[in-house]
Amino acid sequence: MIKITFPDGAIREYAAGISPLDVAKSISEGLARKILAASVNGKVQDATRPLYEDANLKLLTWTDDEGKSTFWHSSAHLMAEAVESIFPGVKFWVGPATQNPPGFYYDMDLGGKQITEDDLRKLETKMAELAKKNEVYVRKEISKADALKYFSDKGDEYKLDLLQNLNDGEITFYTQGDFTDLCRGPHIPNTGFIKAIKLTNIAGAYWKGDEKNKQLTRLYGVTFPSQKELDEYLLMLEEAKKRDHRKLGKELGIYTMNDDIGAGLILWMPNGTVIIEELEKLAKETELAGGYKRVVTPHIAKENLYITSGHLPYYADSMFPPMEMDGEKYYLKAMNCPHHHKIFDAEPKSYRDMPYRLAEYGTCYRYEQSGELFGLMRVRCLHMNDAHIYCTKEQFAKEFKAVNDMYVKYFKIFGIEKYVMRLSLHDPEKLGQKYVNEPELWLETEELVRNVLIETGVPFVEVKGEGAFYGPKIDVQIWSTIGREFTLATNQVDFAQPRSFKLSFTNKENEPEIPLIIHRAPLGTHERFIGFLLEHYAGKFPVWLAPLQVKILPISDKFMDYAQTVLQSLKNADIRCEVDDRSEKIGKKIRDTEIAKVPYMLVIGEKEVNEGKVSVRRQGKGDLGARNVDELIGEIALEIKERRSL
RNA sequence: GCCAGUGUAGCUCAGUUGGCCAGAGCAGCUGAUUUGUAAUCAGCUGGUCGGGGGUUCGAAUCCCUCCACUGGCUCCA
Repeated sequence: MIKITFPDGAIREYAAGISPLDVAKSISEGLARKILAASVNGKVQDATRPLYEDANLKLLTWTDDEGKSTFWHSSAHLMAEAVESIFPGVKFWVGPATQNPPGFYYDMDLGGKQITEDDLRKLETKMAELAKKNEVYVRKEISKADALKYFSDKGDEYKLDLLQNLNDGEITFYTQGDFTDLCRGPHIPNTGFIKAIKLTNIAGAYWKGDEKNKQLTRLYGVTFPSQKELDEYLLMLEEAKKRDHRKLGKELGIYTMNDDIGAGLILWMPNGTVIIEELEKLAKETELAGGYKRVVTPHIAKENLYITSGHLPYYADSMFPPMEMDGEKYYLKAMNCPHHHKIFDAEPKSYRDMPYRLAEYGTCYRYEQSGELFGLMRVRCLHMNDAHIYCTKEQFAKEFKAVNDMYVKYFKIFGIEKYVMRLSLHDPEKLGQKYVNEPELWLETEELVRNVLIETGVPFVEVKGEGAFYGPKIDVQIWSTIGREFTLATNQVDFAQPRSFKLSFTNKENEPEIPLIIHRAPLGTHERFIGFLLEHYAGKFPVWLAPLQVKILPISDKFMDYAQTVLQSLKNADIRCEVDDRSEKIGKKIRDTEIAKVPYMLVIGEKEVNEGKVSVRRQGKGDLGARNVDELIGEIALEIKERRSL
């Protein structure tokens, strides 16, 4: 007999050799029908695999993340079985479950055959057919020699490659129906659990993620234990599309793009420009209070600048090609830092000048690959909320902390809650190649940065090998509404450029000393930040950011004079407002204004004129009743001044 | 850049076994209407069917090519 401990602490005894699935059956048949896998002493395995020793057992169902990923991974095998039946001779690479987007994919070599959308529909049908057969996923332990033989006979170089890193005792095959795959598992008990199938996408994917390698075909899909859940998922996708910044940006007249201008180059329309100006106002106020000085620098510079900065040798591909003039090469700037360094260096600095903080809404141009461009999130001309802080080693921690606090302050204003701070560190093996060869400085500053994060008290993850070439950094990661991850803001340490630009200040001992630099962009770029805000607010901007803050809706043009008086009072209070002077019915005016997501609507009819009031309607909230005009203006003005979120 | 898909009016879309001057709704304009909390009515304007080339008696529709966009891959200082 063995003792099984359940998550709630209950202990039951079973005969050795019982499977988690049988354990579930002993509790209830209903539960057993839902079991996808089992967590045994914290390790996920097949629910059908027998237990021979005492164990902590958690039965995994669809409501568990591990249950879902087992389900999806098994679905990948089911898809592979269907693919093999329709495309004999196909070779498979790997087929994992994915979190984002939910589902799975399988990478495969179709031997030059092309696969079409129609094929996806055929594969779905085939998968559904196979699923109905309740094919059991059979696990088999196999020796390396046998496994090697199996795949050499098959001529499958991909699985042979995977086997290279595996040894006897850790190799298992899984077979369901006619499909056998090298796989560590675990899998769901049988294919019958998979009730709803949607193959979503065909894509190319480089083998092992290296663009020098052959490109494999990747099929994406998602499956569910019921049709209802698939329908809900598809509905959710539809809803997400409605708050896609590309759709909202067009509908609300925020930005546009044009073939004659160029890919990835944003034309900010009047509504978008209002938002930009409000963001800049916020940044300028905040930076002034933080002791920053503002500067303005040109969009281009000569080649030598970027050789000094170290950017050109490594990143020439992502810069626009140079313009030649009088035998000199000029580049569009891809970053502002070198320009700021030259300002720092323009006058001798002493320790009394430090920290020296330069801020600019700098315009940068980056030649992003055409396939990478994405609405406002990934563009070729961007405006960074950039600043560089030149400081002494002693001042560094305090300055870095102040920057971090600024991030947190901003995120509070915008109500940004779903983000992750990512501490990006160097990879010691790549010192001197990808990273400046200063092992001690790396460790020292990484430690300082880590401490600042701990002190700020925000959640963060550490990633080795993601640092900038000149120092560690903190990135703020956010997700677009369709689930793509982006760096919204960044805060970087730089101990390379001060040296390459020979920057120095005179310290108290009258010796020249090299400063440290902090690069920071808490609001990222106009482009990405506004793209993010559009999705974050679903286009319903808080009043302080709304391009049009108040729309006055007279019920008929008899009340137009009064409407103009109210308009003038609002304008006097610096509130962005307009009168709807069309000869439309009030219902139509309200509808149009609601769709335009204008926060305040002031309805004016005979009653309001007589009482010297306006009827207030808040976007999305409906009629709020009549109000005294001056009082209301005072409230709106305060709401704007405080940059209130709701 | 690579794999796959898409491109018809300002917007959303219809129009493919190749065949009358390419359609609708919304938006816009004009007129009527003077309206009480999410669409008043009528008329009109608007398209080199992404660009270029080809096949054909004939192309939005078939083929080639370029461009842009979309979903991935790679990349993201």
